Amino acid sequence: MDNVWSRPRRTPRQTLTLDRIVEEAMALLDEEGVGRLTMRRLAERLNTGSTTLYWHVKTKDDVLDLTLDAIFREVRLPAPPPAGLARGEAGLAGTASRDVERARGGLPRAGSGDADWQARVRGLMRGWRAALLRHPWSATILDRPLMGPNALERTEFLYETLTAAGFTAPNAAAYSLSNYVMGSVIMQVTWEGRNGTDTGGFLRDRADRYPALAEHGLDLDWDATFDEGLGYLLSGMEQSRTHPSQDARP
Amino acid sequence: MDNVWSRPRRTPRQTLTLDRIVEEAMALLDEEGVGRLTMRRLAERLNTGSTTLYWHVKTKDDVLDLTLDAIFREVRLPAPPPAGLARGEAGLAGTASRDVERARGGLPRAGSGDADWQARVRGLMRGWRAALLRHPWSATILDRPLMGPNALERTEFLYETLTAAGFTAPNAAAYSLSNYVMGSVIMQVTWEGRNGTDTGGFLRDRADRYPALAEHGLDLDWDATFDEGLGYLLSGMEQSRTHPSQDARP
DNA sequence: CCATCCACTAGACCATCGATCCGGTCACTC
DNA sequence: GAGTGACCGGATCGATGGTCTAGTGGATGG
Repeated sequence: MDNVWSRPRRTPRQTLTLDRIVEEAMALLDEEGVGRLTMRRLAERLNTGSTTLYWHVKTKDDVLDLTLDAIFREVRLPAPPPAGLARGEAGLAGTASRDVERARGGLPRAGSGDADWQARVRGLMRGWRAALLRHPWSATILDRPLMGPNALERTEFLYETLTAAGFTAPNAAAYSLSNYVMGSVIMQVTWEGRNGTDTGGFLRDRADRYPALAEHGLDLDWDATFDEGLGYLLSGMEQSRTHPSQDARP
Repeated sequence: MDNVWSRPRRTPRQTLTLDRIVEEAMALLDEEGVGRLTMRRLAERLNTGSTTLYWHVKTKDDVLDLTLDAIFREVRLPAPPPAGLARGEAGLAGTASRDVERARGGLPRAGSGDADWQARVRGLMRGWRAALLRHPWSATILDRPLMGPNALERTEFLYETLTAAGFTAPNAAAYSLSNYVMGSVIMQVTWEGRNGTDTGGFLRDRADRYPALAEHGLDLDWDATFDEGLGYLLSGMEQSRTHPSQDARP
């Protein structure tokens, strides 16, 4: 009995796209973590076979790279001329989904090394951190080159911002900031440990061995501590910006 | 013909120990990278079966945790009273393999907030970084809690050093420094990319899209840049140490 | 001197994973 | 309406982490 009714309904061409794959991978990662992302499971969620994924993607690492870069897409770039920035959470995901394409090229006047550069950079870094923390699995994946268009665009913007702030060689500044944010996210995700390990209790149990660690390293306010450390970096950078001669390197 | 000569030589009880496993895992990782560490290969190198490893170790992650912590063992702690420190490469692996056990407890006088605290901390952080870079595979693994005895001991020592330097709440300082070092190692290993990807050329090819990045982000001296960024952190910390009221947090 | 016990070892085996082979099927073009 | 290229999936491969079962040797204690 082979007729239209018995035959399985011909599913309309799904037109699976890279975007849909990345979107679903992001959802899967958010819900179940990086350990449970397999090509089969991802394909299943997309109502397709695992083989199909490999037509759009070469390896599983591709999926991870794409999805990691997609996180950075969530980081909204502030308005084109950084001079006209709203203070505070400038870098966080806002409602305006303006075309970011126009952000670059519009370098602010280089002479305007106003003191507000710190607020701008702070906003940027908070945005990076917030986006990554929104997807804690990213911490496990941060060990691969951030060369996706979204990540690069953000990095480029950071360089521009620093250059505009008066850093003639923004290398070390950008490097420090990026490293600090990445490290912070990894550290926090690691120690908050969704994996059930009670790191706090672990340290408390060994308070006799590591007294200083147990006294100060517990119950820390991640957000405040991040901001405080970022403040160290920024004020150190400000010092080198205004007194660029001090190159203490014993 | 079953005699002593034909029978396979009875191998003298290997007495496989955790130390030997970690040692061999470290060698395997150094030679072939984290991707090629499998329990089977590790067992093979130890002239044993993979099952045997599981008697000493519960999971493969245990091996990674142990080996990662073993890296920190390479970081020599400076002499017990930090006051009597040789300047410079204090934290790097030296020849003296003194008993580190005695390092703790001997807190330097808290009033001696001498300016040399920066050199001390700098040496410590350089030591951390150098040890991790000596084993680049660590970058891929740095996303797990550093709760091994060696890592904890170093962290404890960092806390002590900071406390001795006059930081009443060394939280943020230790947090910032650790994150910075971890992030630096990950970033460097990622972009130096043993995996054959020419990140430099990649950026150069896209210089029109990311001009600032291509102009400043290429050919950077990793060591110098690390030191420069570390300098930012330290001078920022110094400022907060001497003027603890400035808590800029918009 | 010998039975016992436990630290320790190995082979076979299992489920699962990333990835590929091969054989299709749809939509569109010429 | 034949052909083409984008797209799809079942079966399968080799490898991996981990377990089950079945031991084996050396030290211990009587």
